[in-house]
Amino acid sequence: MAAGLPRTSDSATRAPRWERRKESRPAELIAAALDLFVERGFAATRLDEVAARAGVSKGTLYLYFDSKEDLFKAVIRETIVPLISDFQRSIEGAQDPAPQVLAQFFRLWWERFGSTRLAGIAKLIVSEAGNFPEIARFFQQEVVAPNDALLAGVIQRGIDRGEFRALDVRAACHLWMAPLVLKAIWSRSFDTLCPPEDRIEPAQFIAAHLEFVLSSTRTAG
Amino acid sequence: MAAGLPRTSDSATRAPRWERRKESRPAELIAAALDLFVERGFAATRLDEVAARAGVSKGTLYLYFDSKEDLFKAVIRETIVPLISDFQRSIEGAQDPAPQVLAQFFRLWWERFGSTRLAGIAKLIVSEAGNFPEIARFFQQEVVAPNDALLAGVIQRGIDRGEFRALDVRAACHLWMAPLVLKAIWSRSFDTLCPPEDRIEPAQFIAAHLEFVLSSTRTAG
Amino acid sequence: MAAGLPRTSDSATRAPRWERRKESRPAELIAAALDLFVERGFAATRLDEVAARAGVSKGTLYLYFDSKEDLFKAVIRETIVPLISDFQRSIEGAQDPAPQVLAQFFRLWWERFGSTRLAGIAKLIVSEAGNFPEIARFFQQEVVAPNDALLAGVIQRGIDRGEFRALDVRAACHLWMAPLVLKAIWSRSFDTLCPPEDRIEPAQFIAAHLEFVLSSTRTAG
Amino acid sequence: MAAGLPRTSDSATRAPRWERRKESRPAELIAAALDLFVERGFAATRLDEVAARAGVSKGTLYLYFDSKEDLFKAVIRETIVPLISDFQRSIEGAQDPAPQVLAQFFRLWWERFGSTRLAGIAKLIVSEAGNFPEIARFFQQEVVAPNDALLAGVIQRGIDRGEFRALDVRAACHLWMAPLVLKAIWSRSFDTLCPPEDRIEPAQFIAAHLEFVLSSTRTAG
DNA sequence: GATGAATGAGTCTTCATTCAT
DNA sequence: TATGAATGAAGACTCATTCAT
Repeated sequence: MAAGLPRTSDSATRAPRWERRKESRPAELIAAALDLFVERGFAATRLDEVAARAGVSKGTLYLYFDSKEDLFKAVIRETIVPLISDFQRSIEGAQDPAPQVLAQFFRLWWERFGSTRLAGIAKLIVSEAGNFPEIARFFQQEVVAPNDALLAGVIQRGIDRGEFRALDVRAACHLWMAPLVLKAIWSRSFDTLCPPEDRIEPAQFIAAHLEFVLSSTRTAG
Repeated sequence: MAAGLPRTSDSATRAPRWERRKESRPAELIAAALDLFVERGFAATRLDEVAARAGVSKGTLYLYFDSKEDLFKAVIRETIVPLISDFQRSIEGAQDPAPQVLAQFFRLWWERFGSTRLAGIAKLIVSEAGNFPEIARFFQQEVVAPNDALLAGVIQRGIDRGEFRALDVRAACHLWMAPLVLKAIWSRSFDTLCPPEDRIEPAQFIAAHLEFVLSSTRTAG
Repeated sequence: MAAGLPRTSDSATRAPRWERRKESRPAELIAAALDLFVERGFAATRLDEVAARAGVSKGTLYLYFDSKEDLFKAVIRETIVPLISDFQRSIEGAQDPAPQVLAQFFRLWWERFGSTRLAGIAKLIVSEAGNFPEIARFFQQEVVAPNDALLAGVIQRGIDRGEFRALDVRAACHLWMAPLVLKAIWSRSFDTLCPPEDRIEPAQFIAAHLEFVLSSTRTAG
Repeated sequence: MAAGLPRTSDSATRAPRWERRKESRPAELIAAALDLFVERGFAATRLDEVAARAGVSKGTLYLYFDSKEDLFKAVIRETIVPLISDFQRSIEGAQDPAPQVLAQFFRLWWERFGSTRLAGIAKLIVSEAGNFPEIARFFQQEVVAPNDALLAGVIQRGIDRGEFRALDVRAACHLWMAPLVLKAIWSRSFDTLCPPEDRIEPAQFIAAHLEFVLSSTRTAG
């Protein structure tokens, strides 16, 4: 029986490094764990609570995950990858003018990532990167790099078509993502604390961001 | 009766088991704690280690701080506040044209904050905001708000003098800080992991940022 | 894969590392704690020892009790209440002449309370009343008051029936209980220390007490 | 200097077992310690507080006492003995009829012992006897036995003079002391908790006690 | 003598992990 | 498989005691 269920441990004998789980019981555990890890961080999350939230007993966790660390890694892998690829599909096809694609990209990014639990995961990874370098590397490779590549593609096309002035694509990727990423992370820490009049609505924030970006990329003349 | 017993001859050479250092202890403890908190996060930092790094015993910590939380708060308070005010003094006076002040601001911000251990604290606060709302509020009020006000002042002067086009000051503050803040936080999590060719040097990054910002603020004509 | 490995041959003879005993554990823990609390007092009792004496690990204690204080309170509650009510049942029904009932009361009191570990608890409560006012109040209400009421009933009946002279019932309760209570408490502190020729056997002591009491209550004529 | 000040440690080399201290600084420490030990018990009393209440620093305690235990023993010895002997002098001389001497004895006992801090010490000793058998033995020899002897003398004289009927002197000692001793101890644990209407004033209590005692000792005819 | 900073062994308590059921 | 009782290592915190000043 157990043979049919791949464990998520990173033992050296297993071939696929990041593997999708087939059964659904683990998925419930992962969903519960995600909520709690995001809310409290790795250390402050108790496995008791994860189990309780998933409606199983504590021991059951260990039928699916070798350790708390293993669960943590599974949470990241299982939740990030499908959402990222879904997100990527939404963007890839577009053939509109680059400014419009960019607008679309920013809006979608926020909708599908920045405003979702995915952003919570991103924050979690940033926080725990020091203690889980493996996870950080995974995130860098599977999420950050593809996302950057996607945006780089859009920008490059804009330049090629003469819709954007010539600019440093790599720098632009970082600079243009930063406001979105930071807002996604930051708002999870501070939104409840800072006075409402200082908060900027995401839609308005994105619009302002787009406007800045576009006004900085206008071709001369 | 001690008089009758010759003292061990190495009385001059043997170091005392410990010294009184009432004045400097707290600072040493805070420095040690800062390192460890930043490196590992709040929960993963053990007080034994803090004490060991500061060269004292565990009990000594409790002469100066009531609890681990108290130490954490002290670390935040003691390290952030003075550097922030120092940073503010460096900026406030400038009467140069806004673009130059902005350049100066970005450079100084990075030098005095983004590239220092202070950025580690910022990351720490973002991570632990959920568990320490009080700390988050303190940071918001004492660091984020003043910093925003400083930048807002610079931008507003630029607009008033016609050096910048009319723009949403509040949005600009967030948008223009984001790349710096995110780089400060992000690089602490990912720099060691990501391939060198993908890394952008801070100086170059800031220059690119400045260039984008300035090209987006040019007054018409 | 376990199937391929022969089990260690002593599987039948080897005792399991531990057993599940959800039902009986609390009682065992309370019994162990009672012994130690009575023997050493609250502060000097270590939870390790309680656990060891109950044959469990330290952590198991916390499955059943929230804290050392909670365990202490449980010990008091669980041991006192049932025995008190047992004791009450033994007395209440008697319809013999008051002097006989009184003799019976004194004898039973000593047998069921004064000579048992319950007396140790009483001593413990007296000792710790300052630190656990809640416990003291509980003891006063659940033990002392009912006991006084019981004795008061006996005395009153004696008076009503003309077997005792008119006397201050409330004072009599305290005065007549005192020798029993004090002997119960005192002997736990001093019996091992004082020279045997100064000790009075409980039976003899109670007899003497009864004789004094009865000779002080004889109706005139 | 130190040579002139006998330490209170029970080292084997010192001749006098219980020795009166001459200087007054220790007396202040002992007074402070007495208050706290009586109020909270041995374990719950912190030397910090003792020192603070005596207006000295914690280290100073160790100039006069070898350890917390040593301080505890000193408190008992130093406070009990003088008060007891003072108390004894008050009683010894009386040549009045035994019933009157008895009344006097009860009254004085309450006034000089039961209602004073001495009773707190007695309660403390009862509580800590298990952990300090040496103290318990001291108390038994220096306080309990002399007190019993005193009372026994009174009773014996009463019998010899025909004022009391023949009775078991040793039993009477215990039985007649018990109400007083128990009230002294008990009221320190429960007085603040029990409803005022259930409390009996000491004077009234002693009067009732005396009345009971005397009515039980009347010679026939 | 006096101080109080520093020590470190000792305890309670937590919680990831194991294992009898 | 699933459970949850039991474990025990780990860590925060206390406080009697020591010792540099």
